[in-house]
Amino acid sequence: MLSKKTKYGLKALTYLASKKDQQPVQISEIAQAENISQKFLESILLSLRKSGFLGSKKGKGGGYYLIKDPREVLMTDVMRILEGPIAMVPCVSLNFYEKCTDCPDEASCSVNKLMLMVRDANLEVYRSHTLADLIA
Amino acid sequence: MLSKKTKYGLKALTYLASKKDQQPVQISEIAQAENISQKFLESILLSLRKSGFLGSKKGKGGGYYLIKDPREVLMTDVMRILEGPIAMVPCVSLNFYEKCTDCPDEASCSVNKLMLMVRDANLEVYRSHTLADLIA
DNA sequence: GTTTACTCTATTAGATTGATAGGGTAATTA
DNA sequence: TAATTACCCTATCAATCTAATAGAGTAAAC
Repeated sequence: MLSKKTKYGLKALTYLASKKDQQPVQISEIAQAENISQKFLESILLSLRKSGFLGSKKGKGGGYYLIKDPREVLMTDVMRILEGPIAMVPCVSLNFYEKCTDCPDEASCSVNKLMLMVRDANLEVYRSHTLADLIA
Repeated sequence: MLSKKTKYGLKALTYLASKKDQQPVQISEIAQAENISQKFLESILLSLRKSGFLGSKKGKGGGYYLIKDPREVLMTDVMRILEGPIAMVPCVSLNFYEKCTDCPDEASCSVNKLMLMVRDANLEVYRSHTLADLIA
C-alpha cells in the first residue's frame, strides 16, 4: 500500500513541476489545490528539500520550488526518499540490504527468488520515468 | 513491505510443492523446517485451504497438502489471497477498485498514472510465474 | 474411545500511520 | 529596524495493522 506521505509528495512535486515559472509556491496553495492537510504537507516538503529535490525561500513571497528540471528527477530517487526501499523484503534491496534472520540460505529461498523479480520489475518502471512523465 | 503472512505462506506452499508425493504434511513439520511460529502458520494455512490452494486431512497421519499441480498455481492468485491487492492504490486496482475521495480526476492524477505502470509491471511478474518456478 | 492434528475465537503488545497543535526562527519588505 | 510572512521543529494523539500467543473445540483415524 502506498503511504499518504508518498502520495502527497508526488502530487506536490507534480504541482510544482507543472508550473511554468520557477517562482516559489506557498505550502498553503499546494495543500489547498491538492486537498492535503497543510501541516502534514509541511513535513513532506521539508524532507524533499533536505534530500535535494526542492529549494525554499522564506519571508514574504516565499515558498517551495523545484530545483532540477522535471526531466531529470528520476522516480527511483523520489520513491526511495518518500516511500523508502523499493524492494518488498530487505534481502533483495539494493540500497537497504539486510540479511534475513530466519532464512538460512538466500539462494534457495523462494520468497527471495520471487521478490527479486518483483524488485527488478519495479525498478525498471521507476528508473525509466521522471517527474516530467507524470504531468498531464 | 511484504507481510510475514505472505512470506510464511509462500514458504509453506513451496515446501509442500517440493515434496515428491502428495502425502499430507503436518503443520508442525512445516513450522519447524521454515522457522515459523506454528500458531501463526496455522491461520495462514487455514486461509490457503479456504481459498482452494490446499487440502487438509484430520487425525493421525493428517496435515496439509497441495491440491493443484504447482505449475498451475499462479502467483497472482497466491498474492491476492495472502497479501491482498497487487496495486499500491485502490484507484488502479483491478480486483479491489475504489475511487479516491480526495482526487477529483483520475485521468489527470500523477499518482494514478505512476501506480498504473507499477501495477502492470507487478502483474506481469506474478502472472507469468507459478509456484513451480519458486522451487530450487 | 483415545489419540492426533486441524479449526476457531479471543487477546495482546508493539509498531506505524496520518493528523493536529503550538510555538520558534529566519528572511523579506516597507 | 520593525512587522510580517512563511518556513521549521517538537510533541502528542487516535486509529489501525501486524505478528504472535493462548486455549478450547472438533473431526477423523487407528
